[in-house]
Amino acid sequence: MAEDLRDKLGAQHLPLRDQVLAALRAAIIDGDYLPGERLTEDRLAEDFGVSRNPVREALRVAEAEGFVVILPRRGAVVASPSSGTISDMFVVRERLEALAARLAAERATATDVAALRVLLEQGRAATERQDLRRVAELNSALHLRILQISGNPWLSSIAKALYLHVQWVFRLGAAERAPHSWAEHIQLVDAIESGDGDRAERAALAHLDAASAAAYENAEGGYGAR
Amino acid sequence: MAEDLRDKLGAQHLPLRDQVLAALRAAIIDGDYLPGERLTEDRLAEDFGVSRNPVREALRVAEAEGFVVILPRRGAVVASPSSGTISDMFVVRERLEALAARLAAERATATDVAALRVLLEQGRAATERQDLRRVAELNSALHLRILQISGNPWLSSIAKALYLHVQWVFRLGAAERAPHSWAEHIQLVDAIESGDGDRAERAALAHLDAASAAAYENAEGGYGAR
DNA sequence: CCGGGGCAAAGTGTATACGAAGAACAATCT
DNA sequence: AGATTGTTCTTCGTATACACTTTGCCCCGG
Repeated sequence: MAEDLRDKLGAQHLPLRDQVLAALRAAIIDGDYLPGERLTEDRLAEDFGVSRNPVREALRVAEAEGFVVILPRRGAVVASPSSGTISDMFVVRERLEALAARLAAERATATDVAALRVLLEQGRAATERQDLRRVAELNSALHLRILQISGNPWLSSIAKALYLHVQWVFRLGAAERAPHSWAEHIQLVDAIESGDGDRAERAALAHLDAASAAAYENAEGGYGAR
Repeated sequence: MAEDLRDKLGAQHLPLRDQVLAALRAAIIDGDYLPGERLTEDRLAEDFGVSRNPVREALRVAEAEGFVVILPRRGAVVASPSSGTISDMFVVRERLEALAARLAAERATATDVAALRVLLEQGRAATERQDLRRVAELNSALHLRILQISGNPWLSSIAKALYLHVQWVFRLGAAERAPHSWAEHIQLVDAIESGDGDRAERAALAHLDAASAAAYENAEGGYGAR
């Protein structure tokens, strides 16, 4: 892609608003800011050591991404991941990831597969070590990688956004079904390597079904909408 | 949902940033601002008669939605809908709309179906009158309605965003395949009414395939990535 | 004790101004 | 011509001001 060049030339500045957005997302996903918690601009500005303007811009985007809800003249509160139920989320993600798996299977090169296998191996090791944080990271990395291999930017960006929410739900529920999950991942990568789109899609669906069941269980009686 | 109440009580203020965002989106979709065109904050502020602050916030969201590209320290330009190819977009939309159709079929009440039929009738009339603008509106309305009936907020908001881009591509290409499209719509609503999820899904896919083919044709040799 | 009424505080929404830094472009010099 | 230097345009972030809402609180009267 020609855009890579431009990106390099143009910008390594990383505006404050983006840093704030990243930090805000991270804080919400990690549960530092809990669902329902009020986020005043002044407070965030102070927390991140910036003025109100970058905070406001970050908040608007966070709203668009569904991490916060903004009520006019009343300010922002951390969204409740249950509004827009978890199962609703998984139904969509299922379709999207299945599509990604299919496309990845159809387009993956040998190097792509090799990269996936590396992640798989690291994941296995981390699972053995009980390093759950690292496992979660690798989990993300794997899924993101597959999205990238799919070569569909729309799919990629949408699924990525959804994926962040999944992480959010998972962390809040502290759900860790790591070992099981990795076995499924291996199936998925095998399918992608085979180049068989149907098989890859089925593997993705199976994985998501299991993940969804686990998340749902963990979230039982979860977060009241307030 | 309980949120409806809150929304009513809380806010009919409609902040400037939202108006600006809506206007900006509309201007881009309608082709008033063309792909690649530079959007300086001052200019937008003047165009919309507001200060730069609301403009900046609107721009950030527009970027998140994919309507503009912001290059740090260089400002915003209208995105080129071809970056992130049209076919990529349709592949995703296909899956999403198919899911929506299935869910809608499974959940639609008699009143839901009646509402769809009203839109269908209005669409037929508008098509007869050659009122293309109205046809496009009703087209949107129908699809949005189906999304709403699906009852899945995630699906709804994602597909909605995608749909705006579809409109954009269509308008830029001035593609109007209205009559054909409405025949397919009737099939779709029939399927939803039947409550048969599979059938609804198939109808949605058929519709999208046709639409995609048309859009692709119209966009041939379209918008250089600049 | 309880239900307002009214008042003050908090916080958002918007405008404006200003300085710093970057990018683009033109002019200048070698 | 090619490189260098300025100049200008613009974004990015800060700060400030102020209107207007919402909210919470206190007090008062029933």
